[in-house]
Amino acid sequence: MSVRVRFAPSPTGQVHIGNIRAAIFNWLFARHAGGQFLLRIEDTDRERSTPEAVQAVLGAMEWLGLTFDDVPLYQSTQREAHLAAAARLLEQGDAYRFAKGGEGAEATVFRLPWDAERVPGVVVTGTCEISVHPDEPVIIGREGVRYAQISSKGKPVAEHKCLAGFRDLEVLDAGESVRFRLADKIDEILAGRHTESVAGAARLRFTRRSITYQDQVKGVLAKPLDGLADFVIVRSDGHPVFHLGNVADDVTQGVTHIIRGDDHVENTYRHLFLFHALGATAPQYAHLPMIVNAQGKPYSKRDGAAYVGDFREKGYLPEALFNYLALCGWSPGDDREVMTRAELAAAFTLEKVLSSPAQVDLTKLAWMNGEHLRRRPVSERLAGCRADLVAHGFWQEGMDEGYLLKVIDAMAERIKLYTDMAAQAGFFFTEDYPYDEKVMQKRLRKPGGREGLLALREAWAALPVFTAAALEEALKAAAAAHNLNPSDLIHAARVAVSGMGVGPGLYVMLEVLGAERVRRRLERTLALVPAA
RNA sequence: GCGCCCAUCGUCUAUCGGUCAGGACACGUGGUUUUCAUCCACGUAAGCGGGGUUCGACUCCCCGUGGGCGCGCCA
Repeated sequence: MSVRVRFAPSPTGQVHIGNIRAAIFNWLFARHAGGQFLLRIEDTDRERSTPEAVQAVLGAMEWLGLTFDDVPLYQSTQREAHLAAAARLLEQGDAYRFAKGGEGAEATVFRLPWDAERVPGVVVTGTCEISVHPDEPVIIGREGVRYAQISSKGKPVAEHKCLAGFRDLEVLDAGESVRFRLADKIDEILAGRHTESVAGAARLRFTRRSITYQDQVKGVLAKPLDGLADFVIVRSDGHPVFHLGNVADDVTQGVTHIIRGDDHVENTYRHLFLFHALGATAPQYAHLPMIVNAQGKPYSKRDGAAYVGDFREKGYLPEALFNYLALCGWSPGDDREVMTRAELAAAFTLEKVLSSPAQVDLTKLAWMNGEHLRRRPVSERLAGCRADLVAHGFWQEGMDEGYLLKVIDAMAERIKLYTDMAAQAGFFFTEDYPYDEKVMQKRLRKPGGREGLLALREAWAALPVFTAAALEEALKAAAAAHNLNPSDLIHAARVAVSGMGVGPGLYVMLEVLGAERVRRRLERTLALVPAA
């Protein structure tokens, strides 16, 4: 069977990187297998779903190159199908109607099957006994078993679990005598015609059954049925609930593998029963570890950029974010790190997905962005750098493209983000560049500072060609003639023409600026450095 | 509280019982540039603790510790 996976976000706000990472893993898995990657918009939460949020999802996916197959399925269009599924479950006896508190409108509740053994993955794990608080009655009815656990302080703690969790249930009192045997009343209870209340119980004895499945990332996972409760699938106001819609849509979309965050593992046990009750084969599941912050807590807005849009705004490349996120919880198994989407897809397998959480390291992301930046075609780099210069007023339409290109070439090795351009190379484009006062103090506002600049002005004014090599030769000659250290002149020149203490190699920088700009800038700086 | 999951350098990771525990980011040192940076080379740095199993354990099992997730008529 050909692979079909899906990304199923609920459009309730911005797209979190944890979510988009799940989309990336699904995309990688699908592309690796030559299968289909589907998009489903789970927009049934009328209160919180917005068209803007849908656009945010679509925009983020397009930006990252997460191409999907087929048209997106909007879950809100499936309402009738969901209700039909609920009706079917009701008819089959896999669900019942129930009003909380016994009054008002009834919700539809899915019943974990009493004959659970017919569901693949359910196993009997043996006899189990649990202590219950004698002050609270044990109530056994169609909706399950209610009892009170005993807390460490001896207080009763209410529990409500599904009937299916308690096969062969016997309620015992402190004297070991059986006060109630489920087998005696099971038919009436299942039919909702009887509810048993047992006072003064001390223990519950029953045959424990567990639901198990093979998670493609975490291995065999299991959950005792007495840890599960029946759950609502259609609210009393008639709206289908997440569990129903999610599973029903996976059936209609023919999803073969569900790859999602491991905050969903508990849902998986429920969904396994739902798939079976709906007459479908359950898909394979793979649960991804979460991404966390430096404190090991779920990564959030407070940890810096958390939404796809934040990274885009800060100037990160989609290739870099994609690459970085793919490496959070997965590795190709060799030492490769900087990879293209195609390389990632070729190398991707669920086998290599880790099961432990990964911390986001923005520093490494920035490094990776620089690596990708350097691999982009010149035309794209030009556009990216120009955009940042435009945004900061350093560049306007009609200015010299050839000059821009030379600047970018000089800066290419040192910037990690396009958005570094304005701050690091803005001085190339304005004669009104600011001076870093600390650097001025260190390099120019000192004895001999002015003399150095004068020497440079004289040496460079006479140059027939304004090239890096000629500039270097002239600077060194001037240093020797004035009995100065060349490095003093180098630093003085840098701050004079750029206002900064850091930048590209000096001679290249000067050549790019050109004779006229350099001359003007020396004059401008000279005016600020009076004779001692 | 109960259930489930997780645990290798500061961080991302390799290792699928036998390795000097490898790579990358970051950091440090040195070299190149009589240049801040880049670049290059080198270096510091790890198997949570305790028990087993085994000739041998980072790797398998158990207990502990720490962390995460779940326990809605939210998704």
